[in-house]
Parts: sequence; structure tokens; C-alpha cells
Amino acid sequence: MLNKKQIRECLDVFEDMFPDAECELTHKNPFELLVAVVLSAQATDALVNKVTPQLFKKYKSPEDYLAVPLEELQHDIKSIGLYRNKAKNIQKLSHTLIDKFNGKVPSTKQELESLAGVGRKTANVVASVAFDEPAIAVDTHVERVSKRLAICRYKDSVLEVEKTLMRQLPKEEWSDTHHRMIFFGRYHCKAQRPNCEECQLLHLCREGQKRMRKKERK
DNA sequence: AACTCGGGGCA
DNA sequence: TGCCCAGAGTT
Repeated sequence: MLNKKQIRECLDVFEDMFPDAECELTHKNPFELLVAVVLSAQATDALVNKVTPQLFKKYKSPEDYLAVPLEELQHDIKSIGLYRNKAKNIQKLSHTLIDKFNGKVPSTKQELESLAGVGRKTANVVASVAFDEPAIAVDTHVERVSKRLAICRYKDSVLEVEKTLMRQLPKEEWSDTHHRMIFFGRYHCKAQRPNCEECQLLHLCREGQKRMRKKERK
């Protein structure tokens, strides 16, 4: 496990590589953000961003999503994967918003998680981006990067990764670090072919050094 | 813990 | 072609 000083070094490198890393969904209102994040499960941002402009033009409130037949909504989001379930979830979630939250998106993680199609990660993203609540959403990138760099233990569950990050990272940097780690994982420390050769963190990365040794032997 | 949903992107 | 993606729900 890395110590505080080593973790600080990681954060500085993240900032150096991706100073402007930001969630592309930030500018939207809480309801649009919620829908966009629910849609983005197992789909790339680019794909979601292609669909949302026209989608949000047509649907502006929970009522709007309930005003059309399920088939119509499914058709409107078809180019994103998993569209059947996602369309159902969005209608169910719209119903809950009207029913229990006065038509507004709730701000706490617990309330958000009670909505259809909203799990821990989505709840964390919405709470932190839309309502400035302290939260770190652990997705596949954050998990992989944290484990390779030994910011957490390799065997940690997703929940344990989240706890460790909240304990190790300064709260005021959670949001920025979160986005930078995602960029770092997506474009540099990739799942398949991490670019260890040009990595500024190789000297303190167990996984990277292991990979370089393996390459050496070939 | 393992499986399913799923179209699009990329090698 | 085959594999992966900023996941959630069910068993």
C-alpha cells in the first residue's frame, strides 16, 4: 500500500496529465444528469452524448417520460445498449420522483439509490456533481488504477476501494481526482495495454514493474 | 460470485 | 470476428 506522500505524487501526476478532466455531464440540471448517467451504464460517454441532445429536447420532466408508450421511449434511446431495461427504469424512476419526491431529484445518496436503475455508482455521481455532496464513484477505471498503483489492496471489494479512497484523499480533491483517475485509466493505464513505458508513476507502481519485467524476459 | 442485458467502437 | 465499455438487478 502506498503512503500519503506517494499518493500525493500520484495525484500530482494525474493533475499534470489531465488538468481539465471533467465530467461532460456537469452542465446539465439534476434531472437531465440523472437520466444521462442512468443511460451511460455500460456505454461510452460519446454514445450517450450523441443521443441526449434530442432526447432532452423531447423529454424535459418526469411527466414527459410517462406521457409516451414504453416502446416509443425504447426507440428513442435504441442506439445506446441495454435500451429495453433502461427505458423501463427511466419510466419507473420518473414515477417515483413524482410520487415520493415531489417531482424533483433527491440529493442524498440513499434516496438516489432507491430509484430504479440507480445503483451505488450512479448515486455517487449525481450526488457529487449535481449537489456537491462528498462522494467518490468507483467505476472500473478507478478500481483498476487504484489496484495497480496499490492505492488500495488488490483484493479489495468495490466498497472497500471506495472507503480507502475516501480515507486517503483530501475531501476537497475528491471530485477532480475522480475525473482524472477515469481519464488516466481510460487513455493511459488501460485495461488491455497500459502504457507503462511512458508512465511517470512506474517507479512506484507494482503492477507496472511486474509488467516491465515480464516484457524484459521476452 | 456469476450471469444477463446489448449496440457501438475498436483492433 | 472477438472483446470491451464511466452498471444494475436477479439468483
